[in-house]
Amino acid sequence: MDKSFHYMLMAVQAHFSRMIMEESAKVSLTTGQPKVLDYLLLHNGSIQKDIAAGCCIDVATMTGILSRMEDKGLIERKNKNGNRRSLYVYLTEKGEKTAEQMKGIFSRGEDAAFSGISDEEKESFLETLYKICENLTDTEVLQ
Amino acid sequence: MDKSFHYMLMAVQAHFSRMIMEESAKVSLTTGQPKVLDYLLLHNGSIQKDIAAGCCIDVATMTGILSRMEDKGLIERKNKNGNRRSLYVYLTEKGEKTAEQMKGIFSRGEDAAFSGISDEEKESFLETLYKICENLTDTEVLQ
DNA sequence: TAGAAACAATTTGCATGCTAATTATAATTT
DNA sequence: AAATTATAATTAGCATGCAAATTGTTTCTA
Repeated sequence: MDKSFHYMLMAVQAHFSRMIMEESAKVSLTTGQPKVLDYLLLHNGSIQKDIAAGCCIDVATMTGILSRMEDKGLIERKNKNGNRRSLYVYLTEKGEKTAEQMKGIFSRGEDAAFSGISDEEKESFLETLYKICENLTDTEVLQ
Repeated sequence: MDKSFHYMLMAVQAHFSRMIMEESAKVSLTTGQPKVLDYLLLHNGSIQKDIAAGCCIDVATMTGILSRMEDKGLIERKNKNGNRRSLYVYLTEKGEKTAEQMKGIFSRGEDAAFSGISDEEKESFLETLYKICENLTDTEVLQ
């Protein structure tokens, strides 16, 4: 196996997200939806622009994901304070339940990824990952 | 920022691949093409199934990527030894030149990601990343 | 060796992902 | 206040990504 950073990043991301997709399909979620539920659990009532930034995808992509989630009754989109330009997004009860299920799925996926790796090693890995994250991130994009 | 593994993995992957896309667009490559060139530089003459596995994507996706790369003269697809089922893929001269350019782009991207991180820290990060890679990978998929 | 099974690639249909252009609304400027 | 500018969301067009079905070829097996 190629041990370069870019290759392993691609491989880990691909396999991890495939694992998450497989599990989330069992609770009737498509690829783009888990990250949105995860974000809304922490930031319920955000506008679409901020959800997109938090999920690291374009607002144009977010439109489609959210409209399918609204159709399925996972979220609601509302105007607020007479502002008709911004749309505030809220989890429904069903959406909150599904988001909680996703937390378990993410957690089990993480356990699988770090299987056989000590807490200390995991800890310092995550610290470096955080530094990389900051290096690659314009602070305003992820707020 | 959310410091969970799954969140940071998503963020790093998104920002890193966006950086690579931006640079590779300058040498007229689309999203899926850099990883194929990178793979072929190490495994020229592979069949499509193996390239797909090496790039961690489905063979069905590979079909389209390769056909666009063939149209642009980056690769050639040939039959071999009277076997009309498998297609062996080779870099053209143009493809090889572009692949070499991509190596530079990947390398500069990696430098940006690890900016301010010591060689020792980077080394142990990559070791853990490799373990995670193995944990998530069925050996036969990536050979 | 004929039929069955396996295999490599493609096609189809859908859901992301992007950029660029558009629409509608809000805020600023003059 | 009217015109300009900025902003949030959507739409359109393309390239991935997937799963499932199909096609053509090869291998196995009875």
